[in-house]
Amino acid sequence: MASPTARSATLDDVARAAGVSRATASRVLGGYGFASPDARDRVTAAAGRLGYVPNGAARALVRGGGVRLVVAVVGRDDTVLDDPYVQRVVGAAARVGDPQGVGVALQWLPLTGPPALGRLGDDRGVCGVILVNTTQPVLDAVPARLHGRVASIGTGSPAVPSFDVDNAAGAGAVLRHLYAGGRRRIAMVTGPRWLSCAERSVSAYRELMAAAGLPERLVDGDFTAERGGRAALEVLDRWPDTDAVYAASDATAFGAIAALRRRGVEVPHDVAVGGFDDLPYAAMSSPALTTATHPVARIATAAATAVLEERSGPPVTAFPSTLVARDSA
Amino acid sequence: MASPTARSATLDDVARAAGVSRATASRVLGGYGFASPDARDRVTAAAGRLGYVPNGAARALVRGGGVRLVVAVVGRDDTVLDDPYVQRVVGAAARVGDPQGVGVALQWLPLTGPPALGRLGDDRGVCGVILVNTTQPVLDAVPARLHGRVASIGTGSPAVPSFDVDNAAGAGAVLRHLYAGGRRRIAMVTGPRWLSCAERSVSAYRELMAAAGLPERLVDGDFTAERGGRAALEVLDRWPDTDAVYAASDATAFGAIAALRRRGVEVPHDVAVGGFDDLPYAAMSSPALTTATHPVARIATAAATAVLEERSGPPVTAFPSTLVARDSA
DNA sequence: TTGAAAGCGCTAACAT
DNA sequence: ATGTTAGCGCTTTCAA
Repeated sequence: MASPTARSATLDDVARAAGVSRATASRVLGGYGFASPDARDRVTAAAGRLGYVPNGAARALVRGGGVRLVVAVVGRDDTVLDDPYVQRVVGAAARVGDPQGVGVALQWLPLTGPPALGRLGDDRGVCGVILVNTTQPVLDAVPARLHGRVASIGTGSPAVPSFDVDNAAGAGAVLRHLYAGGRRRIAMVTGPRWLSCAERSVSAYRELMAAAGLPERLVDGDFTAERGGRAALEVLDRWPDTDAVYAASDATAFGAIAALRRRGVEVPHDVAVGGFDDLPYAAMSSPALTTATHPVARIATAAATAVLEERSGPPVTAFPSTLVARDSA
Repeated sequence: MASPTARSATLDDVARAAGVSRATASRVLGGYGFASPDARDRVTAAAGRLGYVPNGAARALVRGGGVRLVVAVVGRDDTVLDDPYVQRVVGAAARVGDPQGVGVALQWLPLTGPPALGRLGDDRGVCGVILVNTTQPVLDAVPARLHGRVASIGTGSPAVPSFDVDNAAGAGAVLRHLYAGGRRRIAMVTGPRWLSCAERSVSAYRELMAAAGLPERLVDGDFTAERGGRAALEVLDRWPDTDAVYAASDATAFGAIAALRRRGVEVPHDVAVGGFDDLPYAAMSSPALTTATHPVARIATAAATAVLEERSGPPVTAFPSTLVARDSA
C-alpha cells in the first residue's frame, strides 16, 4: 500500500514519470551533457511535481566524493571545541556546505597529530578538512590522500594552503595606536606559545618596541579571559607603571579589563587595553574594545569553498587585519 | 600500479586480507550477528592493519539512513545564521555527529516555513533536523516524513519534541533578584514578539509586576545589542525614574549597559541591568553581567542526540535556568 | 557460523 | 539525443 508519499522520489521515479531513461533524467538534473528541450522540460516538470531531491549519499558513493567537511581543531584538549572562534568557523563552513549537501563535523586534534589525521585520510566520507590552530607536527602529518582537499586557517605548508589573517599588521596597527595615544610603557599578554601564528604578533610587538627604544614587557597568555585577567595582574605587579596592555586576543583583553578594574585601575584612563579578533562582543562591551579585525567568517568561508571546490589556489591567502578604534584605548 | 595507499581500504579489502567473505567482515565490524572468535580476530586485525574506515555514504545508502543533520534556523532573514547562539548549537551538534560520521548543515528557514522544510523531508541525505527559534506556522509545516527525526530548540508540537529552557523560571529568578535588591521601577526590553518562547519571559515579567503591584514598563527589542541600546534610551525617556532594566537576552543587556553609560547613568548604581543567556562574554564583561543560564550546549547536545538516535523521548525536555548573580544587578 | 547474491540511488562510459 | 550497462561500498536476507 505504497501511498505516493510513503517514500521520497528517486531518480527512477522521475525518469518513469517523464517517460525517459534514468540516464537522461540524470543528465538533465545534473546539468551535464545533452538533452532535447522537450526531454528537459518533462524531466524538470516531473522532478518538481514529485518533490525530487537528489540523494547525496548515492551521488557521493558513485563519484567517490565524500559527504562531510571536517573542521579539525588542534589543541591541548577537546575544550578547544567550545571556543566561540571555532564555532564561528563551523557555522560559516556549515553554511557553505549546505547548498551542496555537505555537512560539517567538528573534531579535536591533539598537538602531535597523527592518529586521528590518518583516519581522516582513510575515511571516504570525508570530502575535505579544515585545520584550525595547526602546528608544524600536525601539518607534517597530513596524509597524502588529503592533498588538494585540505586547508588551514592559520599557518600552512607546501601541501596545505593557508587562509590566514595578517596578524603582524593587525598587531602593529593596535600597537601604533597605543603609541600614538601617548602610551610608552606597553605590555603584551601573548597567545599560547606553541601556536606559530600567534607568535607573529609577539614578533611584531618586539620589533615595534625595539624600534621605539621601549623595553619589552611580555607575559604568557593562552587566549582565555581567565588567563588574561591573571596576566594583567602579573603585569601590574612586575611593572607597576605600565600604561597600556596589548592582549593577543579579545577574550584576553576582556579578562584583563575586568581584572584591572577590580584592582581600581581605570580603563582606558590609567591603562589602555587593546585586543585582537574583533569578537561580536567587542563592540558591545563597556568600554567598547579597541582591537583589530579577524574576519573569521570570511576566512572560514574562503577555506571551506577552496576545499569543496578542490581547486588548487595560491599557497597563502592573506586577509587584512585593520584597526578598529573604540574606547578602551 | 596501485600502491597500497593509492585508495583507501574497503570492506572487500579487509575481507580478502582476513580470508573471509564480505558478509562476515561486515558482521564483525558492524557488531551484528554471529562470528567465530577466530574470524572476529582476523577481521579486526586486518581492518586495523589496513586503516579501514567504513564508508558512511555507502552505509547510509543501503540503510536509507542519511548523512547529515540540518540545523534550521527560523527568522526574518538569513542574518540569523550569524548569531553566536546559533553557532553554539551548530558546534555542539557537529560534535555529537562526528563519531557517527554525521555532518551538520546550517540553513535559514523563513518565518512561514513550507518550501524549504518540504525539501528537507524529501532529501534522503538528511538524517534529522533541529529547528531553532521556531514558530507555529513552521511547526505546522513539518512534513510527516520528518516525524521521529526532528526536534525543536524552543517550542515544540505533538509531532516535534521540544528541548527548551525554562524561560519563565529564569526570567523570574532575575526579576526577583532585582526586586530583592530594592528595585521597584523595573522595565523590560523584550525579544522579538513573534517568537513564542521569548514571550514566556514577558509573561513572567507581567505576572511578577502585577503580583508586586508594580506598573509595567515594556519596550520591544529583538535580542540584538543595537536594539537593546536604543530600547534602554527609550525606557529612560519614557520613565526617567527607572531603576532597573531586565533584558530578554544578554546581547540586549550589553547594548543597554553601553547606552546607559554613555548617557552618564551608572550600572548598577543608578540602574541595575539583568540579562538572559549567560553568554561566554557575560562573565568577562565589566561590570560582569547578572543573568540567567541558558545551557545552549547541553540543550543542543540533547536535541542532536535524540534526533540521531531516533528514539521517541518525552514531548518536552526542560532545562533549568538559574540565576547567575554577578555585578550588573 | 559463514558465503553468495541482491540491491540501496546514482553517475558515467559506451553503444545506439 | 537517448538508452543500456556496469558498478561505487555496504548491509542483509537466504542458503548452505
